[in-house]
Amino acid sequence: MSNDKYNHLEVEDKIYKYWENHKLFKPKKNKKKFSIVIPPPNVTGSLHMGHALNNSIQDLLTRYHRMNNYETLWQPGTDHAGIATQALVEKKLENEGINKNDIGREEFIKKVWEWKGEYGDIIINQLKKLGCSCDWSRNAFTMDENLSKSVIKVFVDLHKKKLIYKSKKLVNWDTILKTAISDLEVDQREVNSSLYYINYPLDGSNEKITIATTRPETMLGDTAVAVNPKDKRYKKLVGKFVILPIVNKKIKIIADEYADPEQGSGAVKITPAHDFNDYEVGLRNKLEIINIFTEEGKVNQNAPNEYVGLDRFEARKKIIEELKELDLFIKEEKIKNKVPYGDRSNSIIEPFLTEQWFADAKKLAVNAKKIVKSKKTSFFPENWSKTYFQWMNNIEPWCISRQLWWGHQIPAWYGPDKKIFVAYNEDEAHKLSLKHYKKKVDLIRDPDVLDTWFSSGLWPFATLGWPKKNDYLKKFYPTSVLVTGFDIIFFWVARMIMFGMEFMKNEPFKNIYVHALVRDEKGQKMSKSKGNVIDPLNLIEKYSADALRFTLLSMASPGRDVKLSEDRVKGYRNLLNKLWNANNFLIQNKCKFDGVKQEKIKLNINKWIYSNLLQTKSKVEKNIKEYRFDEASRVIYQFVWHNYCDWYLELCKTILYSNDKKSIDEVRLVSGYIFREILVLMHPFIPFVTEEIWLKNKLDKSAKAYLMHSNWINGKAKKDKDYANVEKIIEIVSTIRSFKNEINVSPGSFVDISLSKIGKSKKDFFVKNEGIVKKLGRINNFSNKDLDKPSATIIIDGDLFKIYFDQDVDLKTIKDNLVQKQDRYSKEMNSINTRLKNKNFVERAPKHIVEQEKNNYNNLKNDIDKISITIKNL
RNA sequence: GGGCCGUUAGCUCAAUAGUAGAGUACUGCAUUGACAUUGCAGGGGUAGUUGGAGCGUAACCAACACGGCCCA
Repeated sequence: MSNDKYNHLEVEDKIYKYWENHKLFKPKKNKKKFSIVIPPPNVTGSLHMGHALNNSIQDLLTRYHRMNNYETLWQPGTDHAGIATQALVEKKLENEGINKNDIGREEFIKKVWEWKGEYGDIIINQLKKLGCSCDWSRNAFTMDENLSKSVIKVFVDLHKKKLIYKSKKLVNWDTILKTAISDLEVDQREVNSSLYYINYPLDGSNEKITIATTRPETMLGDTAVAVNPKDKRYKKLVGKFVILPIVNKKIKIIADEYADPEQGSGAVKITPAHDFNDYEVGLRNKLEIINIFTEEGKVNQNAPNEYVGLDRFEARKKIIEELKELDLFIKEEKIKNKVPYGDRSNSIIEPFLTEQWFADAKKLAVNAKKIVKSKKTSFFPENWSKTYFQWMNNIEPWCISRQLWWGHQIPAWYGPDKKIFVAYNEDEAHKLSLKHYKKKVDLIRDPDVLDTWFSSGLWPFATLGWPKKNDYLKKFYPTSVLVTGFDIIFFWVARMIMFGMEFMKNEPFKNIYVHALVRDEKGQKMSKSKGNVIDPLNLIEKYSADALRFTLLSMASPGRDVKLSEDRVKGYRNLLNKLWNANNFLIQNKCKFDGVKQEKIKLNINKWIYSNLLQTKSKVEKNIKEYRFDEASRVIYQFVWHNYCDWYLELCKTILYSNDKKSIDEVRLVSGYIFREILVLMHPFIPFVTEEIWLKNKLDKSAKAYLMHSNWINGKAKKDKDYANVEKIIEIVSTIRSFKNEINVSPGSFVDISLSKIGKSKKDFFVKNEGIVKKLGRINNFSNKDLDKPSATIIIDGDLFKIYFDQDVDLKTIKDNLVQKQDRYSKEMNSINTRLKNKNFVERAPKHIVEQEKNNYNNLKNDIDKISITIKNL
């Protein structure tokens, strides 16, 4: 008698330390290799559900391969998250009364490193809570020295190949962060807004042309009005001029396809410096480009005096007022439109003309597309390759420079005449400049840093030591699989493939497993503003990391979002307890955990469970290889709980509590051994509890047999007669139980059964399995004669059994029951019959299907006949 | 506007085209010997709609409806 409960709070931290102390996460030499690089979490981040799912999957894969003769590396690390980290440290300093501009760049970066030293491991420690078995001795950071070297090398090399260049272009400008950002970091949000109709007076006439715009403030930078060349209304105006109101400047009316006759008035103002489409129109028509904003988004000196210094949105109000005064304002129409927001700052992005560094993504994409097309890199589920190709086919130049301090400073130096020297370091830049100028000159380094994703793009080979040639790189590149969410296919996956193909001439990973988003139980995206965020650490505290992992894995069905509910986690917490108590049971019954040879097993229940274990193992293995973690966990759950605990251990009890010494010994050997293999099988799913039991049972043999290095069981499942007999026992017992339930007989009561209607060979079965069937079926005696007691008849596997009760039973219930059953069977039989009568079916369906249907038909017919006899006899 | 995905039990989701399943919730019952974080049993389904191919469909094809996501 024990009230023993599994308490994860006492176990998980202790077990993790045990793994770390024994250095079990380091790759162990072996022929086959398996490697994963972690999608580096943002160093400022903390563990959310997406991480939990992502890393549960990676840990499952890592542990599975580590246990099965692969030299296995799970390469961990974090990225430096340029914008997020800089913003965070800036804010922290501000709270201390320090402005970053006062202390200067160098000092500021020092402060960031200090911050990183203090808080940068938070997310790493959270990953440890989850049980991640990364090789932490190799923990990497994108700002580390060796990774920085890789970044510089890649930049210099790509620049040499003209795949990186500097150019003045319209970019997405964040006016809060005061930096350019890539188009991927821009979020187009649909908002309520207004379309303003404004008249521009024609030059030298009383006529006016009406334009419509959502951003009237940009008119200060207008350099044309465009109409569609096919638009008859405006044909005669093309080539004429309008007087730009407020600015009082002459601008031309041009014809350009961009103007849509259906939209607004059909005429649009063109502001090349502040709209991507207008910029194109400007280039096509050689228009002047006038920037009217500062980098903070305030009106600059290019505008009339009274507007200078106004914020973009104040300027809008003032413009509208002034236009109204001038009687040029026509109307405001409420519309919905998409407005670009910066995903970090949440501010409205301003198209802004600046000089930036760009990577020629189009050229880099060529090989990156090929490798996926050739299936040397494959997506799971395959469908995601479509998303990948769609983006790759429409790829734009990638703006890689950021106006920040925290990050990899661009290795470019400028001479006095702005001549650019890209070099590995300052010395080399000087050498280059000496060659160019033929004398020593002062050089100024480009102050900008690179996009964080630029360094993350090198992750799969830079973390393995590239550009130095070394063992790890040779062994583990290309990596086996990348596990990631679909939301960063563009940001990260695509870029790793581009860089991998360019610098390693080889794909960075063979497979890409794309998992879903974790949502709340109503299917809503978790977000702080909605307040529906479930904190994984909370669930770990409450239910254990094992339970959380198992839940996430079991819900990771391909192509579906994970809708997480706490009840599921609770349910899988119960599984841990089940395992725990099964172990208690085994120990109380002196079961042994050593190996057993399948051939030596004599008892049918032992053969049965052994075969079931082998079947389970192959199914789980197959599902893991196909990235079907949901199926894998379902199969394991079913086996452990229902086959092993519910049936097998119950069957074992009939022997353990008997006097049959020989059988007891075998049950002790097999039950313990199977359990041991269950621990091995489940370890990648629920590492903590399995390890705890392993150690508690001293299965590590003083650390010579680590669970983490135990191979999964091998062998072929045998389904012989003994196996079938156990299945039959289960069927008989289940049928008796449900029958009692149907006719309202207490399930605890004992019955007698007459075997008088059963053939000889089948009687042998009962003789052989008498003990088990009697005990689990709650049967007093088998008899060969009819007894003088209340009775009822059941049919199992085509045989009639008469059951005798000590209490009176309700004949009517029994009869109704049988009639109902007869009805159901008849219907089924009829539907099979129509199928069998259909010539097309018999001729065209596969033979075994037809056979199967014939069999079903005969069985049903037999059962119905027997039921009829029974009803008659009642 | 282009693309992708989804619609199966109250809920969350599975299932090579061959008698629709699981977990959970619900109902009834049980319990001295691993476990109430338990056991046994039960009810619950016109598979979004319509059409088509096929011996046969929840699954294939088409259209529509509804929901979600990505890109412009």
